[in-house]
Amino acid sequence: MSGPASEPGPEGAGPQSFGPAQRLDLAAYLPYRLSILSNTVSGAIAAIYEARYGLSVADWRIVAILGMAPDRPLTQKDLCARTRMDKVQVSRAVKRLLESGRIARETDSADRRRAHLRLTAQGRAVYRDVAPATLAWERDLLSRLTPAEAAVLDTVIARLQQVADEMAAGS
Amino acid sequence: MSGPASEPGPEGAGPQSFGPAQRLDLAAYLPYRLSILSNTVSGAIAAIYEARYGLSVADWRIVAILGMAPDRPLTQKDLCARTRMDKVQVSRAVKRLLESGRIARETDSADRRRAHLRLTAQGRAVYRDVAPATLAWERDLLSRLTPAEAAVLDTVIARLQQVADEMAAGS
DNA sequence: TTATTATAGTTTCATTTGTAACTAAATCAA
DNA sequence: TTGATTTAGTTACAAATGAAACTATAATAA
Repeated sequence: MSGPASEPGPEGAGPQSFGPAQRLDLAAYLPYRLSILSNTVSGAIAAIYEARYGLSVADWRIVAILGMAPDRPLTQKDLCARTRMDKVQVSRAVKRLLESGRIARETDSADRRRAHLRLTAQGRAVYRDVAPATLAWERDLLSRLTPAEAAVLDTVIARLQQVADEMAAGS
Repeated sequence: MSGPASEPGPEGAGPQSFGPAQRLDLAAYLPYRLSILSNTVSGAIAAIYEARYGLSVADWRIVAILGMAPDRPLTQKDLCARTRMDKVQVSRAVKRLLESGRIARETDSADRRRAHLRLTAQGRAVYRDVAPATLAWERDLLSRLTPAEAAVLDTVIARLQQVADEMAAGS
């Protein structure tokens, strides 16, 4: 085994050195960096709605989706699709939001398994406060990038997601 | 809905090209997209070491860090700093890895609160199998981007992380 | 009709996780 | 020295989570 790797330690036939192709530097590794970045950003945003209204990430996603189109009630299944959360997460977030009076539920008369959810006046007030704050945070973040950086960010994230989805699907 | 932002702002679509600034569209919202992307990528990678060795994300991070510099044993505190996990997460991962024989622990003779951790032969075997597989996945992902996309990715992630850290610190 | 299967959403239970309290060892202040 | 404080790491307990089982309703097939 040859390569630029440094000498083994002092312990005789000590621990292996790994060739360049196998060298994993976590700090430079894309999945790890994405995870740290996502956690940093999500944490900063979450601080806004957690501190002000005691909402979890899941709760806020539901409010955000319902707030986007306030005149069109959605079922929990709709919310699953739009938030990429599973039905149990959605069920629990909906329960919390019903209990705290931020959303209202009305059973579908044509199919009584389903129910339509919408923001209450209270829920809309939360949305009107939090949505601009989170958008302002995002704008602030993006404004600190150079124009060139900001310009490619959208494209690169979209491409990475597309490619990662393909690879996850086994392509 | 593929139409561009309705409010391009005074500078046109340049620095503000990342989605509409006035209304919250979760699907265009950077923190949400980062979260989905990170989960997709991490999930694909995790499938490799979970399926082969039953390792959790935390477990693998420990193995990856120890495998990077196999000749230099690290304390749990070192691992906290390098993995950005807290001491409880590290303690639990270390416990699992000790039980499964992937790492060994030796108390520091000069400071008996501390202990030095290193991969065992078994742990190194895991590292030598998984590290190349995860790097291959990363290379595969990056190879599907255009050269221009791949070129800016590193810079943009680093900048975003830097800026998000500044903002989280209250700057 | 009645039996079968599918769908929307909930509940249960075991596991995981986060926070805080804790132990043990080292350091500091007097 | 001795008592207080800090540090490395663990443990205990409550809350969050995920997977599977479950309820209720609707759709389909015989």
